[in-house]
Amino acid sequence: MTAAPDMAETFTRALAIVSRQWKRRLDVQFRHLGLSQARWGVILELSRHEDATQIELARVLGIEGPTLVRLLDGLERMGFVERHPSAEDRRAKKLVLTEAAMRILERMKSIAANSRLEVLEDIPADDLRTATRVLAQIASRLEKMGNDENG
Amino acid sequence: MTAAPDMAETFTRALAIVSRQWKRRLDVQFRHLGLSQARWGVILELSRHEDATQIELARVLGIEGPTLVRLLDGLERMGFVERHPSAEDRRAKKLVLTEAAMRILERMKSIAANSRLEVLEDIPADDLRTATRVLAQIASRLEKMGNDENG
DNA sequence: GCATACTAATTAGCTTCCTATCTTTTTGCA
DNA sequence: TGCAAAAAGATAGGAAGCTAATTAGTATGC
Repeated sequence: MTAAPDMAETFTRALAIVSRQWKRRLDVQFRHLGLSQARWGVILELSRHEDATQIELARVLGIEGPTLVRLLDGLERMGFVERHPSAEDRRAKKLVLTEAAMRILERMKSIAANSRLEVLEDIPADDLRTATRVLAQIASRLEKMGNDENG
Repeated sequence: MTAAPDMAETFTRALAIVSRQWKRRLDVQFRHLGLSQARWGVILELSRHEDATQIELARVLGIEGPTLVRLLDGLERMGFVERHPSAEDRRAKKLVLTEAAMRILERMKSIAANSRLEVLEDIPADDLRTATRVLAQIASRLEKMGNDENG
């Protein structure tokens, strides 16, 4: 009956598949450093928000507290991150990158940048801008809806 | 130095966050039926490809065989799916939806459609079309790269 | 000033994704 | 024809996400 494709459904399916496949590819590309896409994200954001607490970092990453706890456990074991007690609030921990992490930060950045480049190179800049704007709009809508808590 | 934002990085971050948050929202919306976003996807595609084998269905869904095995285990336990031996190939199973699944299929479809509607309603149709095209391009590029196996 | 409510981090346990490996069956080719 | 390679499904085990509940500390309100 409907020859017209349901754009919204096509969009959501493509979204799910692309995000899974890309994550998978990044996991492979970070593997030789003993890292993964998720752990790399933690290190990157920590390099931009030195001394953040776990809650703050989780918020930036868009993940929940307990998810970050496990990622940090792994990174701490690998010697890339340390949890220091906070002076102002004894419940909280200040997160810091170690020297070891700093040393390989640039290498990690270039792996991530290369991955983006090779996957996105054929996408026209205008289209990418539009797609990014659409995703940002959806993200803020989902966040608002999540806070309103009626879904 | 670069006042211009790195569009590629912004895109990939938004992609990851949106797909996670949306999945989470759908999981909530399907919960009262005892389902999840992942299980719903299996039922939907199965309704479109009756008698598919597991490998065929996994390919359509963009997931790996073992992931589908567990999803089917759950759906079979719930009485929504049955695995029938294939006449042509004794290794393979033909998947079929049960009457119970058929009965709530329309309800599930409308939950999914409503979810898309409420999240996407403010997005201009043209932008959504562009974003969908971009995602489809990326998906096919990732698939090609995955097959070439060098990355 | 103390009880109550909130907040930071953790733990426990579930789901959904993955890879690697195994078993059974089919296919292909020498 | 028969044997090696490939393919379908399952199993085992790990990673990364989630919620719910626990513990410890901070803030609030009467």
